[in-house]
Amino acid sequence: MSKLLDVSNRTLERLPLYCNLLRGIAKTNQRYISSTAIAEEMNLTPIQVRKDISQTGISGKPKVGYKVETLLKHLIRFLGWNKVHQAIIIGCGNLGKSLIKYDEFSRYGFDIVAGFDTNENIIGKKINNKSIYDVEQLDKFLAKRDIKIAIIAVDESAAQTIADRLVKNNIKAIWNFAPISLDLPEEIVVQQQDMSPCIAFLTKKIKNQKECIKNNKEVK
Amino acid sequence: MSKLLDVSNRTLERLPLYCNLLRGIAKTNQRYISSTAIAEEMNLTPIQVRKDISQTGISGKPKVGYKVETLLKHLIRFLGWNKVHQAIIIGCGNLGKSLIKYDEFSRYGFDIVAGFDTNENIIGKKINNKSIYDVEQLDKFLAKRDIKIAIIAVDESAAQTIADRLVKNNIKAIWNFAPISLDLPEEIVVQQQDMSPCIAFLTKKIKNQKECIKNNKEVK
DNA sequence: TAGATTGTTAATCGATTAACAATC
DNA sequence: TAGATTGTTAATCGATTAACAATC
Repeated sequence: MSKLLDVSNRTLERLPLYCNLLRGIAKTNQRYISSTAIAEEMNLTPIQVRKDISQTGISGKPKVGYKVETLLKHLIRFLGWNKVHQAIIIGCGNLGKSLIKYDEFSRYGFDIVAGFDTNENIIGKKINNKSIYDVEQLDKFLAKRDIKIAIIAVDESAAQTIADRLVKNNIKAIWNFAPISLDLPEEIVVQQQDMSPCIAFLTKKIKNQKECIKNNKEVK
Repeated sequence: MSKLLDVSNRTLERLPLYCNLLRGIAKTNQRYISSTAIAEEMNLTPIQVRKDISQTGISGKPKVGYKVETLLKHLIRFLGWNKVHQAIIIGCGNLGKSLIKYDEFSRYGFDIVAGFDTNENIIGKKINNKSIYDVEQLDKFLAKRDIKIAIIAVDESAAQTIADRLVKNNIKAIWNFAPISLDLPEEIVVQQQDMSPCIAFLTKKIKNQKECIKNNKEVK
């Protein structure tokens, strides 16, 4: 029986970023990398890198570091990216369409197999070779397959209703792009994809810089 | 001289989410809201909500709560969203195009004024009424205007080069959609927009659930 | 062997939560 | 006035960093 390794949330956030870096390193012919080198590339401390990696249950070699290919494969397996996770997407407007078109999801063991919408102009069409169905067919579609992940890319006014319906149809994880906090049973995994915190960082920091300059001038 | 209020990073992340909620509440005719009500909607504790809000320098009324409209306006001003921040975007492919088309940025005091690309098929065209220029014209364009924010939506192989060039041209904040960690002077504000941590959460939690079920069966 | 790097245990730091006084 | 809610100070929790022993 394999032991269930688990890591802290902050570590889990960083693991994919290590993967990104390692993928790049693997392309050069460098075979080993030290925690110091990883840390430098990613603006972290070497200790944090070692701790993160050791939490996933793999060891490096003192003096040598980590074998790039082994570490990358290990992290990918740890994250579950070695298996394909089929997902559906609800809402195929501007945002939804661009997600359906995004081909790099395969890197993350992620595959959007179908889209759903209410807009008759796109129902029945294909985007990036994925069929777009009427939302009415959602329940029927899910009943036939073992799909655990859904992406919500509908308007915020429709998001909660759709989410409830997804859960009723056995969806276990939701990636929500609508700027609204969903109210769902605790066992459902929800990831909120909201751009506003990012924008807040940018605008607030810019504002601080400006005020800093202004205040200095006034002090003089 | 106005005092420069600053908040912790985690608080800064949550402030936009309060705005999202308050915008919705403001549309109903509810005039006051308590920290308890906000907390419930957002799955936070009331204490955290009060602490976050008080850090921004506004007070509620005991027994009554916060005046919805006042609080919303205050947070918007605090984040700098009452002023328009002009931004440019480099890379107008699948992702870049969808950002240029995204009209809700105005909520966040954010305005993409122009796009840049190397693809001759789109240079000179307009997307959502914004002109797309040749990257060659980037330096000239920025020299003429007071633009502080840039969005990088180019391939990861080109991201660092573009970032260096933006900084040389007086850009102070970068929103990076390329899955690579940029190496830039410390005073430049960088926000990494990476979907992989979100996907990692979903895939890892799903994997844990599956292994949990499997282990239980084996134990029996 | 000497030097470099890993991995773990303990100390520190920052953020969240609890307790409670202040106030309408 | 009594009750409800805010806002602050202190305690707790979780994550990061430091110190150092283990190892190739």
